[in-house]
Amino acid sequence: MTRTPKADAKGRKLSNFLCFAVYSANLAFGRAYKPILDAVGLTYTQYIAMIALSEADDQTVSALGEKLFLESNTLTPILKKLEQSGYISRTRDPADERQVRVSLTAAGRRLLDKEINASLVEATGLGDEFPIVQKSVVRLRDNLLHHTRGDSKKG
Amino acid sequence: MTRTPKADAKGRKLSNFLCFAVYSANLAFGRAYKPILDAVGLTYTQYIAMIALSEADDQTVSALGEKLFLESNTLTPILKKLEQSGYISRTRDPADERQVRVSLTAAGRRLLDKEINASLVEATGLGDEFPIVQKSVVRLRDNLLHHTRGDSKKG
DNA sequence: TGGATATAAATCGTGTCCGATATAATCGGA
DNA sequence: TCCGATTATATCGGACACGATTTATATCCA
Repeated sequence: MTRTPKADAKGRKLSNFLCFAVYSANLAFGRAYKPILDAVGLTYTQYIAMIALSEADDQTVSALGEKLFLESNTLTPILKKLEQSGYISRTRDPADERQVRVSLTAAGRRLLDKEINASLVEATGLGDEFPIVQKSVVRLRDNLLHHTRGDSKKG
Repeated sequence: MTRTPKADAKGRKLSNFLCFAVYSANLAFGRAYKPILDAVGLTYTQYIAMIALSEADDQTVSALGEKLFLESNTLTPILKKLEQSGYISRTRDPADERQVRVSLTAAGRRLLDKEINASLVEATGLGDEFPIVQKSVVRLRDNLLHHTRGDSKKG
């Protein structure tokens, strides 16, 4: 009758939580990429930041942050490291000295050209499902962000 | 002819990367849970650890780590904090002093009974798709882990 | 013009992740 | 029994993630 205090796991088992599924899938991605990225001296986050940088030159830290869902507090140290490694350049915008413009260097672009990513697509084991899962996860993320922010941001 | 050095983004746009979708969905989950968890004084990881603990009493750190895909280096500080907060108990196993047995306290169990989780399911905006996405992401994770570890662990 | 306000990065402290290592307890074999 | 492996946690250092604050620049407007 009254629920037993312990074993009322019901829909609450760890394996049933979508949040946990995403949490652990993210850990799994990091570990799958690690041996590949170690070889070129990048961390997982640094790699993702470089992909975002490959989309356009002279992006501001904020613009990059919008793509990555990160802010300057997280991005600044990452970008400084990528600069030290010689993969990106950081310069204050002469027209507005508050902003920092970030671009890939030739070395950075060469590194991305290695098609690091391709080797991991098959490791997902998703096959034809791949694009569907991807769309679902993106939608999931956007719904969560929308729910969290109360759509305070533009559009 | 030869690919243009820059704008050959092709399938390489950030939004096309499944790894980025999962990475950012995980961030989004953390942010969506934050206001709820702040109210009870838990971090996202601590909450997930407590869910795992709710499945059984007297689990070892290793057993918990297998469920969470984490090891003692990450778990120990988290469990110590949960102990300080009064939500779990940690005791050395008298039969094998190497092991630490971890359990929820009454306070910890009460906290989980609040059905914190339910309020976020709708925020995913996935509807009927929810269980399908979940299964896909779990499969994705397991495939990645399997690929990474080279199935060194017991079957 | 000049001071209040706004904006862009950077800094700081706390809490994960994770590889490498340390500590401690147990087990195995001669 | 005793010493070398093995196992279970714990510790340490580096790198994120993020709220809160700071610094520097730009803008607004009386």
